[in-house]
Amino acid sequence: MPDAGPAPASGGRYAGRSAASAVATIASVARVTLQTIADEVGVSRMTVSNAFNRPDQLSAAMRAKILATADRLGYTGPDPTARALVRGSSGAIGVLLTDDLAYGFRDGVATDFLAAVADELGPTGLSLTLLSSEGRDGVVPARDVAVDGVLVFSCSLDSTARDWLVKRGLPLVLVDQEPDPGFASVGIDDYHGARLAAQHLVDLGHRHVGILISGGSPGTVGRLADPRREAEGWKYVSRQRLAGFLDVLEAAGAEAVAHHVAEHGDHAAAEQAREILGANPRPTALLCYSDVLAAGALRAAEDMGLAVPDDVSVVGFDDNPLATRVRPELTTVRQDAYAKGTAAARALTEALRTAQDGEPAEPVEVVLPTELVVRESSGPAPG
Amino acid sequence: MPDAGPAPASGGRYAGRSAASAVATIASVARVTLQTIADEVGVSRMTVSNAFNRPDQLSAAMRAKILATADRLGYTGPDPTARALVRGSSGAIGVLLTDDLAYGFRDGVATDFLAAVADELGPTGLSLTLLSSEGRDGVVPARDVAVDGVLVFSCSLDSTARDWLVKRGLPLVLVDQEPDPGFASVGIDDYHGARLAAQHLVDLGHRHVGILISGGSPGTVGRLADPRREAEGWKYVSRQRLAGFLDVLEAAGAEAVAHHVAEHGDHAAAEQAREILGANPRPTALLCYSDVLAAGALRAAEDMGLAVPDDVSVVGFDDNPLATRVRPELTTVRQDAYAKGTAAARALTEALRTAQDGEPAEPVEVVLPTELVVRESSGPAPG
DNA sequence: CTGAAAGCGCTAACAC
DNA sequence: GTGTTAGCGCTTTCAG
Repeated sequence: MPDAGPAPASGGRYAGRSAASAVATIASVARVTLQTIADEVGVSRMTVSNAFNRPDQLSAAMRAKILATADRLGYTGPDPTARALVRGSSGAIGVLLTDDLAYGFRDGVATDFLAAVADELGPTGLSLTLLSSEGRDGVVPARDVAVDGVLVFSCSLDSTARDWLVKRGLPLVLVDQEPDPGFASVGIDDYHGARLAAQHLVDLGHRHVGILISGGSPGTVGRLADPRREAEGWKYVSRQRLAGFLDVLEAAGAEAVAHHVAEHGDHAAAEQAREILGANPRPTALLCYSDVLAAGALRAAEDMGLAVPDDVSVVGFDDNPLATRVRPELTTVRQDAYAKGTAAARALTEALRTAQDGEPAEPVEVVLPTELVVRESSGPAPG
Repeated sequence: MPDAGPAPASGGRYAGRSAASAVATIASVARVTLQTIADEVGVSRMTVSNAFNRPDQLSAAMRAKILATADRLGYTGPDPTARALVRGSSGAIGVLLTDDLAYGFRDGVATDFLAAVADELGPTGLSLTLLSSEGRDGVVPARDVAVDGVLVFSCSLDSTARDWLVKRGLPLVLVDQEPDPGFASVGIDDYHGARLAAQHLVDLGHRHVGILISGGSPGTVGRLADPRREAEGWKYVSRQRLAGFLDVLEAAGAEAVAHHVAEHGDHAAAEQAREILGANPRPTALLCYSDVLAAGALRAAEDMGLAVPDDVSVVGFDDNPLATRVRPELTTVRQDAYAKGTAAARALTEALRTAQDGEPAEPVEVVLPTELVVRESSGPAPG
């Protein structure tokens, strides 16, 4: 009676379903669906659906009755997955990060960026799904998770994950990636910013500069024999920044010694910094790919008994919150990660809209400015 | 010919589908599905599915041919949504945050917690979906987004969002919430930690202490006439910490003046701190619900020309990374947000497993310890 | 205002 | 090995 009794209107098909369902969910209450409510109230499944999605399509009384029944039976409303299947959209947008998901919560630049994305997305009702670029256990998030569009934020060089996203034909926004005519892209003027940093050192009289960079092939560690050549396959941002450093240094006739840091962390950076600073003659300044690496350089200098900036100048990049937490405070190149996030989120919602409307629409290409911020870690070349 | 030609095996049903599909996706290429590949290769849809999911269920040659065709036609593999529907799981777990999603990227405690969750989830291949507790535009993430389980991390008092999750019957882990026998819960020993903080001040001779707290009803601002009573409807953590403060203070015969801060931010906290410190006689110490509020208190003291800790002591809670960034560094109660995240993620994956197996399994209840960390912001009561 | 039909794209089960 | 049957839970026509 609890199930079969009050459902005279349901066809054999649905009766069959109920039975199957009851068998399928052993030991648990048979799942409540639109049909359950429909059977109970004695209307069609469609009317129940309308009660939830189109209040104006049925009488207020009918709707109230349906909603009450739904509530009594513990029905929470249309199943998100089923709805997503038929509607063709999931209500979530993805952010493709590195294989280390937690990076998005640890790095100051990433959190600023993501906070902006979250702020921008909130009002739209879209949720944010973090995708790691490398899924184990056979599942590849970029291929197997339902999202309506993705912000490709930071991914490894050989980004299989990114390739999957492209193949899936999802609306994409490339953030800090090599611009691709097919997609919207948002980034900062890395090349110019790098030039500013290098020029700053040149202006201070430095003619022998060490460069600490990461973002190259995973295998690479230590001094680069021919930085320009080796950088060819690197991450876009790394290539841009390196090029900016080198162009200015070379034009000024300064000697540049570039070391590649295996992973983007202060620990690894300190190690390379020690190598660079151990040379004779010692470079008078260190130009770093990021503030994170610069923080490592600072530690190395301290360990070696070198005063910053008196013995050696250190310049970072990003103006990570970290930059003002270390001592001395870092001279760096400022980027507005929050603005980048806002722009990226907007570009994606825009892409989502045009994808839905079928309009082709030229993808935007945003390049945010960078700016030199002189603090305490840089000074005139010694001697 | 491109579609109808090489598909003699497909029944009328599928021919019909193709046509409908072609009409549906106006101006865009008809979507490639399992059926498209099946028609092209001349096998059944099921065989194609097996090629992707069960390599051992078909000949290597057949599989290779299918995969090649799929690749040629730009098929990326089974649609995540359709697969989720039929499998009953989406591959993503949710985190319910406040209505301000970005909070998860801004607050030090939240980022530590989430980083741990991300670290723990990575290897499982599950993705992380951030759910805001308040969705506008008619969509309620907690009700409308497909997830397999949720970490209820931080939600407003009247959490409708949380109620939806419960109704949906999703596996849940309550973090920093009032433990509920039906769900696993993870939290810290807030009450004990609060006692430690209060006792520290009592031991230093303070007998007139201001309390800065948040987490009560949104309307409440300013001094609380009867803190214990008013706190009855508050957030669990706030209630616990307040109780700890009060119990110790009262037992020591100290006078306590509690002010409620409208929102959890240093700005609002500074305002209340100014009020408390403007009283005559002035409290000799401030006990704060969090380091964020304590940072506000520090600013207020500075603005009023009061020296910390000489004129007034300030004690925080959480040992937020922020605690050592302010001057003077905060005496606080340390909690291990990362450990909390790890425990929560484990509890959820465990809950997911038992939910799937149908085993009832007693939900865990984890309470992590707290510890007093004495730094520079607390000292002997003046006078 | 309500309902019947037709599928969204896929997979578990079982038959051949 | 491969195909058939029978749906997962829902919404979009389009009739009444």
